[in-house]
Amino acid sequence: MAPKNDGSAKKVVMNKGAWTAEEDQKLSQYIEIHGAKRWKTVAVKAGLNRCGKSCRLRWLNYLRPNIKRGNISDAEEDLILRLHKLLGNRWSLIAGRLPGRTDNEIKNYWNSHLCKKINKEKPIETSTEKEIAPEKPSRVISHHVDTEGVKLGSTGNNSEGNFDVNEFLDFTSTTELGSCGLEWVNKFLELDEDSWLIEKS
DNA sequence: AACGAAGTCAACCGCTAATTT
DNA sequence: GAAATTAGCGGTTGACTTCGT
Repeated sequence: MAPKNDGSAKKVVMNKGAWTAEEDQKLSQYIEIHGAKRWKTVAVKAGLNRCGKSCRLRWLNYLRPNIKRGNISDAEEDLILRLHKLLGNRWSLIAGRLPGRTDNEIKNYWNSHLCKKINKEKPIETSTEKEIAPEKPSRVISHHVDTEGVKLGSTGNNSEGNFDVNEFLDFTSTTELGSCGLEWVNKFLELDEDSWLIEKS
């Protein structure tokens, strides 16, 4: 697959490109025993000539248990659309609301399916969307949010009564895609979304 | 059947945030 | 508190597949 170290070079050349079944197996086995942390160590100890980042990505997107692949249902699609409207290109947050789905998959799905779909349905409204989700929304928004007491990816506190995305989106006890949890999205969309967004900026 | 265009998606890259030393 | 290391994110790329001519 990827170029291997021929032994003559001192510098270790990492494998790149598609993962082989053997690599997958090594990674899965290692994580099963030792857990998924310290990816650099995982890569070395699992005997993978890969960087930690690559291992992490592979695990999260493919090897992790309970991963759903393909066949995104109408309900899921609807949820993605709604969440994207709310959150912009914050794929990991969106993915967090879709059990078994990964940010990468949702991002790809968005770029290849939904983006066009939306442009077809309402080509003019793209400007509105841009206002909500500007070109570099993820970092910008997360900075705003972070500084206001919302820690993304960790336990945020909501001491000032500010809106806490994580808390709000924490439906671990209620969100099963069976019901798809669309009610909460609907509820939220009923709120004065614009005023909330303006307040945040 | 052959070929190019368009679509899809796995993986990489660069960056920031969070954590550890 | 500073520096180094690790984790995580979103954007982008490129290989592969499918579709249309």
